[in-house]
Amino acid sequence: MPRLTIGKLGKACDVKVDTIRYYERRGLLLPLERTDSGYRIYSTHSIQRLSFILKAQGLGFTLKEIKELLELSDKPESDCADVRELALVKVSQIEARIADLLKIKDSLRELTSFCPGGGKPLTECSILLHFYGNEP
Amino acid sequence: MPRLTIGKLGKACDVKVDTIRYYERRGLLLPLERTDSGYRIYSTHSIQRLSFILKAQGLGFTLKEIKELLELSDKPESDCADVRELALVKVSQIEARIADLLKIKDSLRELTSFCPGGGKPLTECSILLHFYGNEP
DNA sequence: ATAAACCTTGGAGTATAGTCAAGGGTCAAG
DNA sequence: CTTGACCCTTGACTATACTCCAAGGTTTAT
Repeated sequence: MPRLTIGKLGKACDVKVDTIRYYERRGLLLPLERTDSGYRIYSTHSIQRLSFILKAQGLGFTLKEIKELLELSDKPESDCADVRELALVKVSQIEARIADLLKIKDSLRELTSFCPGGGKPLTECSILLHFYGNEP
Repeated sequence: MPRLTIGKLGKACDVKVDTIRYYERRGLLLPLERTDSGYRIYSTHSIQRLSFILKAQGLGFTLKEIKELLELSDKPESDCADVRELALVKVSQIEARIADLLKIKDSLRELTSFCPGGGKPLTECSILLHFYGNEP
């Protein structure tokens, strides 16, 4: 089992060392041990754990949520349903956010479709008129 | 033309006075004038401007972007196309964000669909297995 | 007269996820 | 043995958009 310094771990996962220390402060990724001189030592398991964090982030989980996920996965007695629950909550949060953005986008698009565009003065701009309370 | 104090303006738009002063610091909303005693005085035009800010925020513009929009709308020589341009940029930003979220959502949903759920140990949880690098 | 509303500067706190700098100690190679 | 790369800690700073507070004072309305 290779023993990694923080720099090696960082390179392995393409993450800055500062970020690894930050995850440690947040309680997400602890080193296996410290050398007498205080250097952090990680194992290949740390690479997996860090990859976990990175993947979960890519799926829209916050560090706080990822911490919950990791704590769950660290407890041998926890069960699948708990993890699934967290994932489903996240799915519905994402769905809600998408619905919001779609509404916003449609409003904006409609606004631009009425705007005459090139060369016209602002007094004819339907976007500004909308903002100023005169609906097109 | 009624002359409003900051508190009245705040009530008219349901915004805290601190927020109005904050917008002033950010250069978005200046009072019409000050009384000898230093009170900020606003006009009904300020209500429109503040409503503009609020509406634009609802449409996903940042304060910085709203400032650009306002500066455009303050310049008599600027033209419709500039405003339209900013709105279209925002639309495509929103579209990109939606596309990202959809991808994330689909991945997560797929993950949960493989997860056995209730009562099963974590070793069978497809979500965690995914995070740890063993695709389901 | 008194209370409510206003003024100022400045700072702190909220949340998120880092990033960087200063000033040192440690380690491996040449 | 020295040099450079790497490591340590603490603490401050980035962006975004506020919100709240203090302290001390003025003004306005009833």
